[in-house]
Amino acid sequence: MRRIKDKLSTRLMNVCVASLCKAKQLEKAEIVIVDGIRIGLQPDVVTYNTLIAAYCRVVGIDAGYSILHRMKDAGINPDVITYNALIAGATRYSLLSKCLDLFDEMLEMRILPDIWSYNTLMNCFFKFGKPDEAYRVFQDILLKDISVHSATFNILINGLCMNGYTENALMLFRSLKCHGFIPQLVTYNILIHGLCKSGRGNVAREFLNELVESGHIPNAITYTTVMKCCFRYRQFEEGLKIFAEMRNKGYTYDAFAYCTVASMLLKTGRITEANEYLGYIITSGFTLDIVSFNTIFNLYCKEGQLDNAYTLLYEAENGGLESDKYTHAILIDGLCRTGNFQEAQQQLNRMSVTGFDSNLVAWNSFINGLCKTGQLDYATHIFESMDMKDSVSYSTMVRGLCQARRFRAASKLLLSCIRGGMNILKSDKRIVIDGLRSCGLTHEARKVQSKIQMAKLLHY
DNA sequence: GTAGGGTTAG
Repeated sequence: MRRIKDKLSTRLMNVCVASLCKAKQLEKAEIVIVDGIRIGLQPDVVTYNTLIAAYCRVVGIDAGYSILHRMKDAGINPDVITYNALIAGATRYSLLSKCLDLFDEMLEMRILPDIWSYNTLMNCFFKFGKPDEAYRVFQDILLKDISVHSATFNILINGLCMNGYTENALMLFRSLKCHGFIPQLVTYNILIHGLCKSGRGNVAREFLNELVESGHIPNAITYTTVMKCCFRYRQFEEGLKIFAEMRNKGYTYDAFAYCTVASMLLKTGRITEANEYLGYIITSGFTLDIVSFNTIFNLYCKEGQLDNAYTLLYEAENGGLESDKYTHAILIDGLCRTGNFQEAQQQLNRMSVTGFDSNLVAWNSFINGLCKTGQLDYATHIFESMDMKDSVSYSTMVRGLCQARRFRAASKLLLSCIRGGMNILKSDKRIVIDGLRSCGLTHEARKVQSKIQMAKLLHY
């Protein structure tokens, strides 16, 4: 009687742990377990498996491993579900060799892999751009006569699409359907995404119709996939229409889709509309995370409303939100746009001190601001002192020098850039050559042109 | 446990 009661209570504890883990509240889940142990309950294999999956998902594979050790210390043997969770965790963190090691370890421990072990392994190979190995796993499944799961086919179709074999994915889909496979909503979403990604928006649209005709109801994933596809191919109005439909149907329950739309509007200069959507994010009660914050912050900075931007930043930081490298880059760009170069420089220096190492974007923004306002010497000085430069840095300087009609300096920089194997925009190379010609420096222009040709031959 | 999605510079 007592044992049945304990079992029931352990199950109850596991339900609690699972729901907390789902909400990523791992500390609370641990507290539940500690309390359980205090009243005499023993965590079982299900408790540990739940924890391992959650730690792998939220923290990382090492955290998952440490739970495995805790589990073993407690005298509980891992099972196939334990290993599946670890393999899935390794896949998520892009650790192919770890996946393979875990699979071997599982076999050594005489734990029989199930269809999900194979599914995960197959997915792992696809993720690493190894479709042949993935397909071999699929053949292994068939050979061992393990009964497949519909997810097996979904993973196959997805993997083929992600590895550039959209046509094969389509063929597989059709032939599976002929053999009685009933596509799920996720199957359609996978195909639609693959088709959009490979530039076949029209076919994607056909599948969207087929999805509805076969009785499925598109979900938030379907909508965002199609919307992004429209924006990518510059069908802005079409994309906005999809967003409106998404909103009407109640699929905009977080700030994600709003941020996509607002950024697109901002990039295409539709600031009033961007303002409307972002205003909605602010008043909607969505929790502002750093990305949605940055989106709004960017709008204020682009509009030159630095006071509003600073107020927002101040409030956010007081509320415990930590700014990131994007926030800093956006602020520096905003300062440059409003002519506050001194403050921008101070901010940049502060960033170096506080250890934001990937601030290249911010430095590029700064030299761009200087070039645009004709402060070429200052820009050159900064450019030369930068310990990291990319093609954007070079492009910006080359463009700036040309604008100041310093074509000789521009061509010198362009050549050093080419020598370094860095490729800048074709249009920027053109500006240099045309500029040299317009000053009568035809010989120099020809030299630059031939060097560009030479570099092309060498690099491709 | 397989699908989507947001932020910065030329």
